[in-house]
Amino acid sequence: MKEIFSRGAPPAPAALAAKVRTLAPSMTRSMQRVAEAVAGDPAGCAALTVTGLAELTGTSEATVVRTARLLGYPGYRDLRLALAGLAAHQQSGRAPAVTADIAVDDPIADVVAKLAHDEQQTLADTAAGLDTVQLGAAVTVLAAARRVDVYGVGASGLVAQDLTQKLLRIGLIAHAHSDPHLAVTNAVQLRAKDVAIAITHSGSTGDVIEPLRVAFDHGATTIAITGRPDGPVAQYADHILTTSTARESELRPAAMSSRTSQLLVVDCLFIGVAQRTYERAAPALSASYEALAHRHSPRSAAR
Amino acid sequence: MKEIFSRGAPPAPAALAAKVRTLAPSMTRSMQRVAEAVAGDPAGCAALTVTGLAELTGTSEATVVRTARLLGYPGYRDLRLALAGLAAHQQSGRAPAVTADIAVDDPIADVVAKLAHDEQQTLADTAAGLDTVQLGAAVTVLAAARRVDVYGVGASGLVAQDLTQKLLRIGLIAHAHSDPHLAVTNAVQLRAKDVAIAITHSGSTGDVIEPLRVAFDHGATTIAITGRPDGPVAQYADHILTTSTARESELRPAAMSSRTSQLLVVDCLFIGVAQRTYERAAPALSASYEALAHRHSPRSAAR
DNA sequence: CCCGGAACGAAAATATCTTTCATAGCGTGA
DNA sequence: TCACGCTATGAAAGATATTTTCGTTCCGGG
Repeated sequence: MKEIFSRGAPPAPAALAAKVRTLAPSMTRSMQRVAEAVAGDPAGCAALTVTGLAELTGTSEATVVRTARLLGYPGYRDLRLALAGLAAHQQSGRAPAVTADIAVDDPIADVVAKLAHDEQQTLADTAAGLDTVQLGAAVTVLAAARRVDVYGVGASGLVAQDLTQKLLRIGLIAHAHSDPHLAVTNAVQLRAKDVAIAITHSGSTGDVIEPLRVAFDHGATTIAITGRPDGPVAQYADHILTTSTARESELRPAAMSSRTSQLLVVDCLFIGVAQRTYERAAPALSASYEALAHRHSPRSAAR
Repeated sequence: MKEIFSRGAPPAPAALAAKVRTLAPSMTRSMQRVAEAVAGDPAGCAALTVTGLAELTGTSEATVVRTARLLGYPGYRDLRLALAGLAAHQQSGRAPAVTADIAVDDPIADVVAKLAHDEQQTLADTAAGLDTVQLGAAVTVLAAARRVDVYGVGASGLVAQDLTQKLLRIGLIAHAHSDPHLAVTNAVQLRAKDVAIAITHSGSTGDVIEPLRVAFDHGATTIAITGRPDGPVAQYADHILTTSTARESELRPAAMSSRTSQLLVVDCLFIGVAQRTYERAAPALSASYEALAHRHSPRSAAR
C-alpha cells in the first residue's frame, strides 16, 4: 500500500513557517525535527541534499521525504526548490523582532506592542495559508445558499455569531448555534442548497462536529473553518478553510490568536459573498446602515 | 582531460540576464540556446530537469551542464536552485496594489490580501494610538474589581462577550449585556469597586451610554472603549481607551475594522489584568484549559 | 582531399531522490 | 502486567536525475 500523506494543500508560496506550525501537530517526532530545521533555516536547508538534511536532523531520507510530502510538495526536490525561492525572498526583506513571548513583568506598553505584532503575524500567516480555491468554492455555495447554519462553541461561538451577523446584513438567512443540542435539531432540517459551517480551532470539538455531520448526512454543503485541516472535522467538510496556529504562551492561550485568524477568514467569506451577490447585497447593506443611524444620539459626538 | 569552463565568477545572486549577455560571445551555438531559454523564462526552466531543458532547447544534457558551469555554477542543480530563487523574487515584485479599496470585481486572492493588509494596518494604528497610561489605569481598576459589567450592542456586543469570556477565565466576575434594559437594570446594582465597560465604535450609541451613565452615577468606575474619545460616551467614562478608525468602503463597513481594533484593546486589557493577578489567573487559566480538553474527541486528529 | 581541433551528444558513471520493507517502539485494552 | 496491534522509522533496494566520459561530427585551413 502506498503511503499518502499529502493534504490537498498546494505547493505553498511563502509563509512556510506558518504551514509548519499548522501541520506540526499531525507530524511524528522525527518529522517535526525536519520541519523545524526547514522552518528555522530555509536557506541552509536548500543547500542540502536529502541525505544531508537527514543527517543534520538525525533522521533518515525517508522521513525527510515524508515531511516534504506532508508540507504539500510532491517530493523533497520540490520542497528544496521552494526553499531556495523563500531564501532569496527573505534575504531581501529584513527582520528585527518583537518576537519575544509576553512575560508576567512586561510593562504595559510592551504588551501592546507584542500583542499587536503577534496578531499582525497571525493575519499574515492566515492570508498566506488560505487556499483561495477552497475559499472561492465556499463563497460560491454560500452565495447560492437557501439557508446557512453556523456552529461554534466557546470563543469560536463569537466568531460564528460575527459571521451570522454579517451574512444577515446582506440578505442571507443565517443562524449561529452554540447550543449543541439545538444545533443538531436544526441541522436535521438542512438539505441540498443549504450550507452548514463549523468553526473549531482544534478541529476536534465534538459539539461542533456532530451538527456538521448531521448536516452533511442530510445533503447540505458543509464548510469547516479550522486550524487542523487534518482533524476529525475534516471528514464531514466539503470545503476546508485553514486558519493559522500562532505559537501560544502561558499568558496568551491559543484561543486568542485563533480568533484573529478565524475572523479574517470570516471577513473574506463575507466580502466574497457580498461581491457575488452585489445586486442584492449593496441595498441590504445600506438599508441596515440607515436603520442603525437612528440608534445614535442625534447630536452625535463632536463632529 | 576535464572540461573547465568556469570563469572565476561566483554563483551570481540575481541579474542573470546580464550575465548571459556578457558571456554570450564566449558561448557556442547550443549553449547560447540554453542560456537564452534560461534568461527568458527562469521560472519555467526551474521546473525542468536537465533532460527536460536539453530537449526544450534541442540540445543534450552535457551542453546544459556546460552552460551552467559557464554561468558560474558548480552544476545544473545549483543553477536550478538559483533560478527558483530568482523566480520567487520577480513574482513578489508585482503585488496586487494592496492599498487600494476592495472592488466588486476583485479576484478572491486580492480580497484576502487586501483584507489582511487592512487589518494589519488597523492593528498598527490602534497600538500606536492607545494611551498606555489610560490602559494601565483601566487594568488596575479591573484587577481590583469586585464585579465587571460590559455593555455592547451589535458587532460591539460580540467584543463585549469576548472580553467577558476572557475575564471569567481568570477568575473575575464579569457579565456582558447587549440588552439595554437588562443592562440598565444591572447597572443599578453597581457601586464603588465595581467596573462598567462600554464598547461603542461611534461613541454615541445610546443603548450603551445609558447603562454606563447609570453605573457612573452609582459610583462604579467606568471605562469606555470607543473610536470617538470626544463622543457622548466620554462624559461618563473615568478611563477612555481609543480604538482606531480605518477608512471604510462600500463593501467594507466601519464595523468590520472597528472590531479588529476593539479586540486588540480587549486583549491588552486581558493580558494586563492576567499579569496583575498572576497568582490567581495562572491556575484559573490552566483549570479552564483542562476542563475543555475533555470536550475534544480523544483520538484527536491524525498521527 | 586530408588533418586538427572544437562542438556536441549518446551513453556510462555517479549522485540524488523515492519507495519498499522489516523492525523497533508505543499506546491500548484485556 | 503483558500481549496485541498499529505507527513510526530507517536501511536498503529501486528509480531518476545529474555529471562525466568518450566517440563522432562538423569546419576551416593546408
